[in-house]
Amino acid sequence: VRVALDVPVDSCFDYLAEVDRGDIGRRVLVPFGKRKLVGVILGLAQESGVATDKLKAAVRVYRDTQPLDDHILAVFAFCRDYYHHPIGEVVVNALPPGLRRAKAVLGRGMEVVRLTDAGRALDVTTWPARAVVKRRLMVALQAGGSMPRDAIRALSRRAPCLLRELADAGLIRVERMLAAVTNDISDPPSPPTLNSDQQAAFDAIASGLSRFVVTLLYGVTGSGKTEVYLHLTAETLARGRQALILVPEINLTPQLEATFRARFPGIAQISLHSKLSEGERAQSYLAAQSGVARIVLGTRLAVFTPLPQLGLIVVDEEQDASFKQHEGLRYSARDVAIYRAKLLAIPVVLGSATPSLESYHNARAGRYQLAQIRSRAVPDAALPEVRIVATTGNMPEGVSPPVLQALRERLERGEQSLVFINRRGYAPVLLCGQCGWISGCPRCSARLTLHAPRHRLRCHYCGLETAAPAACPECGNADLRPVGQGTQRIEARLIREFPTASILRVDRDTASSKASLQSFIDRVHGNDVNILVGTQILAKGHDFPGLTLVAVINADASLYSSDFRAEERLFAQLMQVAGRAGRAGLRGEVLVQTAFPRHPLFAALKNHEFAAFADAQLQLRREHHFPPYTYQVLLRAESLKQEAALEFTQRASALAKPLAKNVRVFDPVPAQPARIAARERWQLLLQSASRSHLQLLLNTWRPQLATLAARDVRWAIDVDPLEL
DNA sequence: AGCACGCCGACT
DNA sequence: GTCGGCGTGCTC
Repeated sequence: VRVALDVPVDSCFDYLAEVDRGDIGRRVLVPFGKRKLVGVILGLAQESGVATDKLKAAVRVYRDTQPLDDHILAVFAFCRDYYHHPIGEVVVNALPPGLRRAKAVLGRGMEVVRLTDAGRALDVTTWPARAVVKRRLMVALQAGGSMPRDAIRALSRRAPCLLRELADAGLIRVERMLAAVTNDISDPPSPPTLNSDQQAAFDAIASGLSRFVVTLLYGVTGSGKTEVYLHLTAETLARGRQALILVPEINLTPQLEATFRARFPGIAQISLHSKLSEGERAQSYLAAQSGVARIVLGTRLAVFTPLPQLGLIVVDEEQDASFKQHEGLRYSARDVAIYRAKLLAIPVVLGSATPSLESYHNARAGRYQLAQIRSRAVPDAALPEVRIVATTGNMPEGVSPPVLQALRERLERGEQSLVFINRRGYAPVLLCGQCGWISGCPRCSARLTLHAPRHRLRCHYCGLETAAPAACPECGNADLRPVGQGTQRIEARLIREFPTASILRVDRDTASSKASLQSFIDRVHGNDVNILVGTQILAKGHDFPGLTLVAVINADASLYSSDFRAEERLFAQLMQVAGRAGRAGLRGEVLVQTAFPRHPLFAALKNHEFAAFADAQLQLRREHHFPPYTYQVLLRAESLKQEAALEFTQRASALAKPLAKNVRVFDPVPAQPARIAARERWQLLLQSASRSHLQLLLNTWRPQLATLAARDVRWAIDVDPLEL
């Protein structure tokens, strides 16, 4: 067997095992040096390039779960070739952690047991520790599928794959058991009718359910894209297919989960994201792989879920950077989703109010189908009015008089406000007004952020935390000034201004867990809160019906950034946060404080003109040969040694230059920030108008880099990098 | 990656 | 004569 193992080596490893073709895609336990590793069988062979006496025998082949199918294996091969990443790391990291270890963790106390019935043997995953469940299972098998109702319900919720395994073996009839569960649930609600734009979008996508079509579903926040997803999912389910819905963040799954569960009661639905317990994640994964789960919601990692009857993929908020992984296999879940859809000849829907310029460009060029929802779904919910507020000297703690005035009006009317500032902490830096000392991180080339509660300095890159000094460490001056604004400072300012108002701060420091964010959101819905102060954690997905004002404190940081995507991101973020204002009959207002009120980005924002903004940006991108008009690959290198990372990128550049056909090889530059946790970071950009030429170069270049053998340098290739 | 080996200097 | 620092090379 040719086995993919989680080691940074490009090839597979050969082992002896008694297998047949049906075992391709199965997990195996193999001896590897001194260790035993779980790998995946990618192929069978009669002979090996490795000497026969060096071949070892596999310890065991896991036949308790279904093998990975050809389709998902092809997706892995794509990731290996396109992202130039070792196959073993691709394959094994696509497995849920519970299935990566020798002793599979399938749930609390779960393990594989062998059941026998009339001469047939079947390995199933169950709770052997729970004698009751096991006994009920045996009873069920003997009685031809009749089980106590509560046991069925417990099984269908906690181990749907077990039901399917039993059914596949012909030991029970799963339909009957599921029916017993679904009978308890009221009839599905009749879905709301789509408005004409939604209907047109639905028709355009639903007419090609057995073709590969990428549809860019473009509609402002609140225009009802989710309703289109729901209708498409219903259509997909009706055809006996599974639907995969990808969202950018874990925070967004509970809300979407509830929406889908309410619309499709009795339909097995699972969620996949990194915050699930190991057992839950393995269970959900297996439920999807076995075909029991019909709807799969998840973050980027869910794009690798094996789905035997996949019929639809939705990528919601497709422009969101969270779809790109920034370590290990640096994949874009959106792009992998598109590749999967292409392989399967199924539709993929990219939803966004502010599409990425890549997707927008593809839609304009006719490569993607464009479906647009022009109006908000609720008829009288007009788009919010956007006002640009020029910042002046008269702004204590960075909040301008017009913003205070607008907040006061909302308080008087009993409406809610959101003050958006994308910086946590009290102030981004502490400064000595006498000698110019600033609070810098000793391990990073970054500033330490002041956090108010215990007067601490924290590095947001390496996590270092120290007590803030009482006086300047350089000159002894006791008058240290916090410079700039963070959520804590704005919160403090607003408490002073509006002492009787209920003010709630929501950022990563206050809403660290999923549960606490949800409790905050519940409080907002309960109208318990007058003013929300928060970072982008609040900008996404959540509907706050009583919210009529959004104030953006500082939008300038990324306006004149060196990153060519900074403006695109800022615009998307402002549109997104603006979309929180005004729903259901209450016109919303958005105030944006800026030192550059004449910047064209704000004119586009004011008029809600994504297309105008995008067209102007695309024009600039074309002139400067930036994506989407070119493709990029970034070589990143870091080392504890000052010179080593630079030298590696220099030698890599020298190797690339003779290989470069239609590819531009830039000079190495320091990454931003240049040092994190004492590691010096350098990077080298390759760029080409031709994706295939770039790939061609990588095919020969990357193996050369591997032999450049700089032991003290950690390096990685990032194909289609999002941040430079 | 993770592990062993081997080379070297520093100590009982 | 042994312990342990890390540079090098292999894992089927």
